[in-house]
Amino acid sequence: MQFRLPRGTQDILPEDQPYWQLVTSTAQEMARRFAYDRIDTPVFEQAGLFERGVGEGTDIVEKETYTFPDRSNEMMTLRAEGTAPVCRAYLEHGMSNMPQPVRMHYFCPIFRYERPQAGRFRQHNQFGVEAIGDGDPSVDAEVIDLGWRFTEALGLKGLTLVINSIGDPECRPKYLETLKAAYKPYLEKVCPDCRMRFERNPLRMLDCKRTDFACQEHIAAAPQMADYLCDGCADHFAKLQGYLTSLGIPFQVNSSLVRGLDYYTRTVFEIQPPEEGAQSTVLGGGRYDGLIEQLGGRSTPGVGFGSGLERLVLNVKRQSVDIGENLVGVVDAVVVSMGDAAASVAVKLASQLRNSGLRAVLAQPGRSLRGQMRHATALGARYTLVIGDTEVEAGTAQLKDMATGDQRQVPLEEAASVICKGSDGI
RNA sequence: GUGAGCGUGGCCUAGCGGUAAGGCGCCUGUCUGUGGCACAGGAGACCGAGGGUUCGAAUCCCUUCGCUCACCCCA
Repeated sequence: MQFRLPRGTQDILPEDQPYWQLVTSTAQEMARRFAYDRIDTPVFEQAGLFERGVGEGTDIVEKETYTFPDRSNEMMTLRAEGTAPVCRAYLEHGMSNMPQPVRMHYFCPIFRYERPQAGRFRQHNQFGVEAIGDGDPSVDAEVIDLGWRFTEALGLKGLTLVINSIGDPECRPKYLETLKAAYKPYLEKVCPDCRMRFERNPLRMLDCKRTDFACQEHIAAAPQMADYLCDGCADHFAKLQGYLTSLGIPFQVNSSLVRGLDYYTRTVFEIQPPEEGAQSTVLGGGRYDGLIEQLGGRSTPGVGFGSGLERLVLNVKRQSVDIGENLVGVVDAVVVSMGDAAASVAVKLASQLRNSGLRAVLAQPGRSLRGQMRHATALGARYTLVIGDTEVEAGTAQLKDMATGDQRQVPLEEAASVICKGSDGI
């Protein structure tokens, strides 16, 4: 084979489309109920947007972006993340003049140059929402509520909502200092990765899973962010938990929940499915009160999440969720013909059926009758319409119900309506 | 970027040193105007690629590419 799809990309084949349809239509319905209107942003942006927005020190920007100079040597980056572009659009279109917060949702492909593995791709699709312009914890709760109802509505069982507060620019630096101070004497005992994290991203040390070094005991003994939150952050987090409780959404507070993007402040959260597997997070997000300002706007709070559609599809399949009527490949009628005269009548009949809204296929006129009938069976046709010389003369077709084998002659112009009645099943 | 496993027709699988086998699927026929079953036949593979060992390699060795899984990190 000469051409293959690029590493980390995938074809979504017709047979998978019903699952995608379930996921996207459910997402759309949730966005509608919560009044999050749709926004689409370009597939690529000026490279600086992601550098400034996501953070230059993050893995995403440092080694995962698809960045290239265009023909006039401007650096462009394929969308590496959904939030920064939406914030850019918020600023660019003066949305601060709209009633706040501005609620938006999006469906878009995301590109990251990573080594692919189960549930991880170089191009994947996200459904995401953003509520920009309101810092109240009730908005955090609303966004989480939307995400929770969405995954729930997909029929997924055993989901876990994990939340945490990572503070703000006021209290986080102080906490990081104490955390590092606590680790400093023991750097030799901790794994090499944690030694790196100590410099690059200390919060990550709390998330280390290695047991072959002393990491775990230091995690247990480490100071907790919760104890260092400033009054504002502590109050925000407490209120959020109160709202979630009254919403009846079960959650776990996990102080080691850290996210890889620099812009998060205060609330961060993830929804995880029951299957273990390495890439388990199906939806993740948080608050980003500093992002808009970072992008050159006035200080504006925001919250949102992104959810990975292929991971959701994976879980829907794994849990054998009923995809209902979204079946592919059901054909209402196949038109079968014998002889040249019948062929042109058949071509016209198939067209008429389609114009009546039926899903109709014309069997290749050259094939044997037997072959055409087999083809109809293979396509799962509910009816066949057979036209031979006799039918051409009479202006009729033999209508056969493929399930029962019953067959009768119908005038050509009545064929569509007879099938429609039958297909309604009423 | 690091590590491990695997690469045989569209899909799945056998063969593991003597020049490719089976199943599914597709097409045709048995049934010159009727499918789902059965039977018969057909199309479709330079055995991922390159090099080496050998009289001879899909089978052994090396290299490379690709796929998969895991780490890092993320949806």
